[in-house]
Amino acid sequence: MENMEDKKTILIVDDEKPIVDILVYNLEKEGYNTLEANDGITAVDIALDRRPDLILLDIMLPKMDGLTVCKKIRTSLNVPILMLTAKDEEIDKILGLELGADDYITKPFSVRELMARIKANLRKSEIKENSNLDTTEEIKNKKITVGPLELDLDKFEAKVDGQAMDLTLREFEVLKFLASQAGQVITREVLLEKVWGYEYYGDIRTVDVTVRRIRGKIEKDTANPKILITKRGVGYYIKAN
Amino acid sequence: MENMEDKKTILIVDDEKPIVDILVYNLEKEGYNTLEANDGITAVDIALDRRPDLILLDIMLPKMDGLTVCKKIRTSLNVPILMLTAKDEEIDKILGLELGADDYITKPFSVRELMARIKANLRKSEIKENSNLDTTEEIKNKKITVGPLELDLDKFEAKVDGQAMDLTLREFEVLKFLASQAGQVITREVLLEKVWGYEYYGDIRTVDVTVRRIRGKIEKDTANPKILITKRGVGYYIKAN
DNA sequence: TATTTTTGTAATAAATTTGTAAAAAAACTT
DNA sequence: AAGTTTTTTTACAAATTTATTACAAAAATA
Repeated sequence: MENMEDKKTILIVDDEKPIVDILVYNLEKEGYNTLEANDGITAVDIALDRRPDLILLDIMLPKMDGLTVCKKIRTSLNVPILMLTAKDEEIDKILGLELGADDYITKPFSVRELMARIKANLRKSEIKENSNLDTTEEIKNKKITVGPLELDLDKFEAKVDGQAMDLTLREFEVLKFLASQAGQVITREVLLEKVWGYEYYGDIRTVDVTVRRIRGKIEKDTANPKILITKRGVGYYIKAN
Repeated sequence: MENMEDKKTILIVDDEKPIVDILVYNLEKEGYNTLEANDGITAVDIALDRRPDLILLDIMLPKMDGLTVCKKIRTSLNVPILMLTAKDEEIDKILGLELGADDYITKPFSVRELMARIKANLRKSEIKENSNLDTTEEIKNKKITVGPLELDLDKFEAKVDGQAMDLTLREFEVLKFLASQAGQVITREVLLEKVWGYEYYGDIRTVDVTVRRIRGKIEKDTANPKILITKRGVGYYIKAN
């Protein structure tokens, strides 16, 4: 349906085929997409080209070692990198240079632990992206007010004439997007792209239904909307006061 | 609000340029200010002059070794010092010399691990400062009150409508974090990071279960919570009155 | 060390949200 | 006015998210 839970993509960089296979098998079982690279140069190429959500990177690699790969990727991408190091002895060899990685795990590792680490690292990078949810920022208490409509972006709450309405997340986001450019007519296409996301390929009428649901909550008379208005043949807009 | 978000400043003392670069990159990404020193003497100068909130100190340094730097700084500053050591053997030196480093970490280390240590040490020094204040001043008996909910942060006790509830530590901390920003929806990710900690690898649904347990204690009807509310698709929040 | 308590995990049930399709209504066109 | 297009409305099914429960592991306490 919707929220394709846009499957996260993980790039596996390792030259040992059996290990890659195990990783691919387990990651896909967990619902991730996977990409593979068998040497360092390919790894950098794929990383830059495909922009994976996380990279599993072995240190010992042909053509370009993992540390260099790590640094190269780091200069242009902010993706979490999880280093795979072979044995404790090898760590000493590489001594001190391993820093660019977000996390590392030594071989042999349990699949279970690796999955846990991957999840944790993905979570972390998500938090950073959605920094409007991150309470460490002091961007708190953001509000959008248009006429009788007031959106509290922290509480995900909408008020009409001071009265709080209980909107779902999807409804709230549509309303927020419209309200952020009140007065401006927004096409369904744009709404789909901005709220539902780029890779959404559902019916465009979905927007209508969502608008209907929002109206049912914020308008006194849904047949005569005063806040969220239809511009026939174009789209919808919030009436600026 | 307590989260003044005055950025913490971290002094990095290391003579290996690439390592410093990676550290700077990652620390700033995490929202810290950074200062750099490439040798021991400069390190002491900068430390005394700029008063950083934490110092990352490599042991092997030109001009004045890390151990001496540490002692020098310690004589006049109470800043947390996190030592970076190359090999395991050197740890003995640090511990043996008892020169007042707060923590040490051996190379190679993951960014994740380093950040966790830095955060932990900053927290500790903050607690120390606060508890100083608390005993010298009379600011004790800190409380958070939101509607019918009252949290006594000294006693780790929660009251609902005046009646004391017996919460476990974990439960209390979740409730405290939520209550400290009542009305604001907090994601599970943020809760995991703030309450469980930076290096926690567990399942995100753990939050749900903990919330369930809290509800079982503070809500009259867990199926219709009035205090700790779910914002579906986002997270949880404490209803501000 | 034994016992109790807390905490995390996993599996299942329940609740809610969301998308789709189809029919009805409204707004334009000719 | 009849036909066409677009939007609104409704109902339903599917998908997703959350709640609940039981159990096991870990931690704290006696």
